[in-house]
Amino acid sequence: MLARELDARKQQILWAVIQEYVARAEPVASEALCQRYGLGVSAATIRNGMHALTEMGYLYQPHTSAGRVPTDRAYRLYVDWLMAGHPAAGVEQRLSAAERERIRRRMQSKDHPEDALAEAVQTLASLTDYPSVASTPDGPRRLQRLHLVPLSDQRALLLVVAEGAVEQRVVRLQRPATEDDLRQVSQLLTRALAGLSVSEITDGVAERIAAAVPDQADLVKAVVAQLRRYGGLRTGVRFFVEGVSNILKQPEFQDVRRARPVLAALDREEVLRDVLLPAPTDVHVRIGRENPVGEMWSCSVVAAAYRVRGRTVGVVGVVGPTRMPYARTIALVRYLAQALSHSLSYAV
Amino acid sequence: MLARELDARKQQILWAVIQEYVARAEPVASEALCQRYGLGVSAATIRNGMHALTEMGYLYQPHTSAGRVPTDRAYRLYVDWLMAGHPAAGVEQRLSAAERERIRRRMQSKDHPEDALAEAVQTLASLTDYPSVASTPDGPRRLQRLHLVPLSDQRALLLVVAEGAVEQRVVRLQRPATEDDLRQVSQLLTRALAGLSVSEITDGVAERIAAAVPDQADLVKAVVAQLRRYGGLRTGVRFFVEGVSNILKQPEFQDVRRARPVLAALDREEVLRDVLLPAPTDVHVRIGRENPVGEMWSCSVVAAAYRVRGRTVGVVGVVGPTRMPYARTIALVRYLAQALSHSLSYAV
DNA sequence: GCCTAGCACTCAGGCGCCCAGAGTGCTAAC
DNA sequence: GTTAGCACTCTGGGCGCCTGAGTGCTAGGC
Repeated sequence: MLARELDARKQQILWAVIQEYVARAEPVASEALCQRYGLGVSAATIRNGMHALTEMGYLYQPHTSAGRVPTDRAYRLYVDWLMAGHPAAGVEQRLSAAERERIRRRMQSKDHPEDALAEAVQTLASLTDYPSVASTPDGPRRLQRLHLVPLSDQRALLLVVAEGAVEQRVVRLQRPATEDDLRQVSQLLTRALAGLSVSEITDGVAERIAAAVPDQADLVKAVVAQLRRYGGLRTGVRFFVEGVSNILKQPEFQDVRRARPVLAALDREEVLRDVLLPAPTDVHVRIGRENPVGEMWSCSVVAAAYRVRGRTVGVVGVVGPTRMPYARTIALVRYLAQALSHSLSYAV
Repeated sequence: MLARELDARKQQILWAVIQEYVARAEPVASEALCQRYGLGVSAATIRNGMHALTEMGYLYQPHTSAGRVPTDRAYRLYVDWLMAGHPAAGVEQRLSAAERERIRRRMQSKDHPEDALAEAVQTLASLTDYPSVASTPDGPRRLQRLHLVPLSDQRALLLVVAEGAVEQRVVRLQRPATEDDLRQVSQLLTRALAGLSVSEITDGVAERIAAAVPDQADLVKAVVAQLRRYGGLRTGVRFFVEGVSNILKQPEFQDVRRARPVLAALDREEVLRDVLLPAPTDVHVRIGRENPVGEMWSCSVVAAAYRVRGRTVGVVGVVGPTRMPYARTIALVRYLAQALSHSLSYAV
């Protein structure tokens, strides 16, 4: 099965150039392909093919007497071909049983979602040697439980238990409340709000609940106000990032002027949001200029959705140079997202 | 008042070299000092002084026909002199009222300690343009309250309220427990453990509590086990880091081989631990080789303790090149630690 | 006795030059 | 359609030169 547009030979050559360039990070010469890949033809023939591929926009020649470098377009073709289920040419797409086992072991028995996410990005960063990112679980979560815990005379802690996540907020008390007061309000709120998602909590709902306990109306309103902030952007999705310095290991980022924009982008939540979200259905690969953020045009992003009890709630992935062993990276990210899904479904 | 060893002229020259080098990041020539600083003597005389300072180890000459660069030792002398209460030569050590106001405003009304820390490192990174780090509150915290909240049949959430911090842990239930069971155990544990620090919880204590409620002994033990892990290293101090890519703005880190070790170090918690902790009493400055970690020998760390209700619990600071406007940086870090202390004491 | 003007000396870094080596495109033969 | 051969192009490294910056030293001045 061939990629559209390319005959068998051209595809063979293109895949070989990609593989060679990924491995060596230097323009690939016809001679090198001839020696290292059993293409069964001479360097001159390969040159013809490379010439054609260059005219078609799949290869690029830094200067006249240099070899060829794959373009974003070539990587895209290659990745589409991989994603259509083809075995990667010469590269093992599947992870070995031992690797799977190692990943599974690292990801299991994380009690807390944050621990699981931290472990996920650490694992991914160490396995790929690329900066790794994960978003915290998000989505139209339904509230399960609200608990108020006294902290002091002026403050109580609001514990929000929702599907797949627990958050704490501090609520200020207008006047001291006893532990029983807090428990009563907690139960009332839980009964009234369980099953709703944060966005469904309107002022009307707040009023209705407050009416039921006139002497704790202030407290109820304060809690509802906090809940609505909790649904807001500021406290919503956050990101775990690990191994940003890995990008500096890559030859294409030896120049600080190239590397800095990328590192700066990885520091900024809005950028991560744009680059990673919305969550893909399976694995998503964005190559170079396909990225929505200019700072990332020299990078590829491989990301996969993770799920909690079947529902997609977040994304985990890596950021690397466009010159990337896609088959392996995709397999790793995909498997890690599965392991994370499993760990989270189990945890909360 | 003079620094030991140096006469008035030498000190004047040294401070001027430092100031000039901090501003321009290039070896400082005698002529330049003569023109830009009113030292009242000719370039030749300044040269004599610079020569002496070089022999004394305060200045360094990259090559014969270059100007002078301050050594770590020079910065140390300068910082000691600053910390002894001297006004910075030519640099305003104090922050302007407007700056203080801006910092205060950014730091106020953060309900949650994590928000306050995140805001602190963001503020510091944007004001200094250096990577900024803060440790989460730590110390021999006394427990105040324990709460168990049902999550499902198999799991409960353990909420640990201690001085200046709240943490969540998941506890696995051997067998289903009712909400009342959990409340009862929560109250029992709170009564037994409030006022103790985590390290004081021994097996004996656990046994004693468990004996009081034989039918919930498993649960009690599970909670105590979690508490002791909570005191352990893994879940103890964490770090907030912001603006790591700022280091690449500095001329001394234009070479990736210089920059990468520093960035990699900032990625690693153990390193941050060694570099930032233990918490200093006031502001602590570590210059170049004074740092306990080799990767940081080309950097200076300016860190200050922050307090919750008077007790030092954490550290906030910046990592920059040794060529740093110490007076300003120290003032910023000190003030930010104060603002953070205030914000945290208020928050939890 | 300290300061300064003048001067010789040193050295890094930029520029131009050359050359080797790598890799191509083309052409002619198979 | 493929291949061998060859001329051509271009980069990058090495080399030498030269300029400019900055010093250290010395001799003279207040």
